[in-house]
Amino acid sequence: MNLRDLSAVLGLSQTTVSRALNGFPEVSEETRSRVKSAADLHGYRPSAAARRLATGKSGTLGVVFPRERNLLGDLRFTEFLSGVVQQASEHGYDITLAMTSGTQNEESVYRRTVRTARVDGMILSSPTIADPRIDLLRQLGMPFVLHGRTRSEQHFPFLDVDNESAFFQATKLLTDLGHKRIALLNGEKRLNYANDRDTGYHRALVHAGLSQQPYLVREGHMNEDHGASQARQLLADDSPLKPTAFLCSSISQAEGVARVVRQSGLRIGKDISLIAHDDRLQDIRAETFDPPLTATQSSIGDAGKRAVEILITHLREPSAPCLQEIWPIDLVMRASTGPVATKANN
Amino acid sequence: MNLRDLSAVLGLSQTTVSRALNGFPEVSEETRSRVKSAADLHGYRPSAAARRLATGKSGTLGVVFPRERNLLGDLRFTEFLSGVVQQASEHGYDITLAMTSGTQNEESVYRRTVRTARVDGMILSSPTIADPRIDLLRQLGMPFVLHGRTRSEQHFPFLDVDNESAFFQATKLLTDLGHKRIALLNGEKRLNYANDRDTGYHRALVHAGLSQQPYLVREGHMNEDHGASQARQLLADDSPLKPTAFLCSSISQAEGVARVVRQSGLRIGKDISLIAHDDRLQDIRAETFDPPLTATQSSIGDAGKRAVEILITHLREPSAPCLQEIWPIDLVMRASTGPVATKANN
DNA sequence: ACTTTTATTCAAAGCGCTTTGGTAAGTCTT
DNA sequence: AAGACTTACCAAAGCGCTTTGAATAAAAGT
Repeated sequence: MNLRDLSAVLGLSQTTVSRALNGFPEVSEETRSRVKSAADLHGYRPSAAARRLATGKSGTLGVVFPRERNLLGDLRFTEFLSGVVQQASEHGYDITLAMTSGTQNEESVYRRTVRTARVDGMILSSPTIADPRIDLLRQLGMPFVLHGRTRSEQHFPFLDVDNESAFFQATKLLTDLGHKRIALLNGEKRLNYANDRDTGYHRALVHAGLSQQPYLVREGHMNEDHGASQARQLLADDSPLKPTAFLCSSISQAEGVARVVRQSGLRIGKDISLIAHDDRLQDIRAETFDPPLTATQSSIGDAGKRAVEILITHLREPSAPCLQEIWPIDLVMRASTGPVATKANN
Repeated sequence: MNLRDLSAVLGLSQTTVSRALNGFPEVSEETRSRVKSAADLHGYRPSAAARRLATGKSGTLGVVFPRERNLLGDLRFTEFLSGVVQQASEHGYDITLAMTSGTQNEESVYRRTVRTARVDGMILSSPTIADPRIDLLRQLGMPFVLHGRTRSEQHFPFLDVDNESAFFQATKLLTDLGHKRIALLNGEKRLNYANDRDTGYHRALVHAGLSQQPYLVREGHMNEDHGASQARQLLADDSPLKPTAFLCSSISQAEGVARVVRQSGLRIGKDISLIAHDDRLQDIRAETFDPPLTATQSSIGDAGKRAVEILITHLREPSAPCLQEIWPIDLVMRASTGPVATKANN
């Protein structure tokens, strides 16, 4: 049952039926309701392919990710993606996943995807400080929304959280508690959010007059292993200046740190303070950490949902000013932080 | 640059250019190469939408998952999906993710997806014992491949691993080591693979003459929490018959078990034996478990890749007999299993 | 030399929708 | 009552591809 059949049944033209169904004003309400009921009586569904061809819109949003960094194995990314898919389906959009395969470079995948007009817009995440994809997509005329920011001027829609301020506050909380040697276990600093966190951390150290402290920043994959191995090094017996507090970019890292701390016979929240960034993942919760974890928190799933909305808004009115949002991050105090341990109360 | 433009440039008909590009035999080799070089000189890319409309094929495979079970938060599923995406892109197919949103039921999402012909085929995973989606899709005429099996007759393509045999062997390994009280921490038994594992486990117990043992099977979400909480109950001081071995459906569960075992002052591989199923996830490895974990192993990512191949084969020749594969599972012995502890060697 | 094959190429008809540029009737103006 | 709007509808032209059914030219068969 296609449009022609349906209009034949109704004794109307395809034009009128199409307009009735798509909510155009120049159709009488009586006709519209007649059309609508006939449509679902006969189970009419417009062909996506035909509509795409006619309108040039695909009703699909794309997410491209590189194979080497297997983002699908990363719970932060999948939680984001989950929000994206959910919200997109709410608005009648499909999500297609494309992977930059090993053989072809990332750029060619973007080019191909854009050329073949498979998607109306793209969702990018985890930008580097000066991400080349931005210029590429812009130059190709493909609308997009970025989850995160870049350094350069930004005349495009994006959504980010205020990482710098969050890590400033978290660090300040620790310095206020008297900590002087605070380790930062961060993600890779070429990624903008990691860089922002680093900046916030350093700003707080300067603010507390601690800028001359030993360099206690470690970057890497934000997983349990990284947390554990870095903590092991930093807390080693022969380590010159052991940190009294750890600031982690993910709860997974914090888990690694906690494991090592316990193995060393130290107590979290007493001997060692611990703060992590909490992306509100379903299975990795700051609240049920042992002890409950002080955290900077922001739902990455909600960010995924909002990113879709921003993109769709932009698609509907490309000339309107871009939506750009920076969300504040809450700092939630729990039991994993405490005043720096002194000999007296140790 | 579309087909018409390109053929105008070449002084050929659209027909010939189309055929040259698509590898039809009735085009001279000379013309074909002329066409091809002109095509990529001008950066010609066929419009996916037009091709879809003309052929009725979309070049897209669909994966639908329910929202309540957030499969995207499940590393086993995402690893599978990662294989799917990878292989699909290798074959020039896109993957679209659809989510059954809370408001509409799952069935209507399948119906809608099928009706609007957005995808050429679907990939289903984690079937229940008698999964209703199978009949629905079949009735709607939508080709699909199933990752897993169902109980009823199976005239459709599927790919599964031999869960029953794997858990039979794993259980037998434990009984051969003298274990009599073996706990099984399984997934939800309404899921077919969990059921198969249960069957294998029981068969091995019967085989060892242990069928009258206390009931030590626990189902639930296959995560660390579940492993820990069940182990805590089973190993509680007042527990009548503490197990001497645990068989887990996932390494995450095994991690939970290991944590509790250590807290109880027991040693894994000595006091308590531990085996888990290893899906070969990137970040959760049996080899680096402490101690290295005896495991039944099978790459769920490879399964994703193969599932795509099976589906594509089926799409190309729908009338050919369905590809149906059941992969054997390796049992890899490591240090987490040992003879049952007796008073003597304890 | 004349039909039959074979090898190439082409014109044109869709695929099912949206959208442009109407028409015809009814409703206001003045 | 003549023109100017409105309202409600329609015919037909695409969108860019694939595919059917011929046509043409060259090669082969008789």
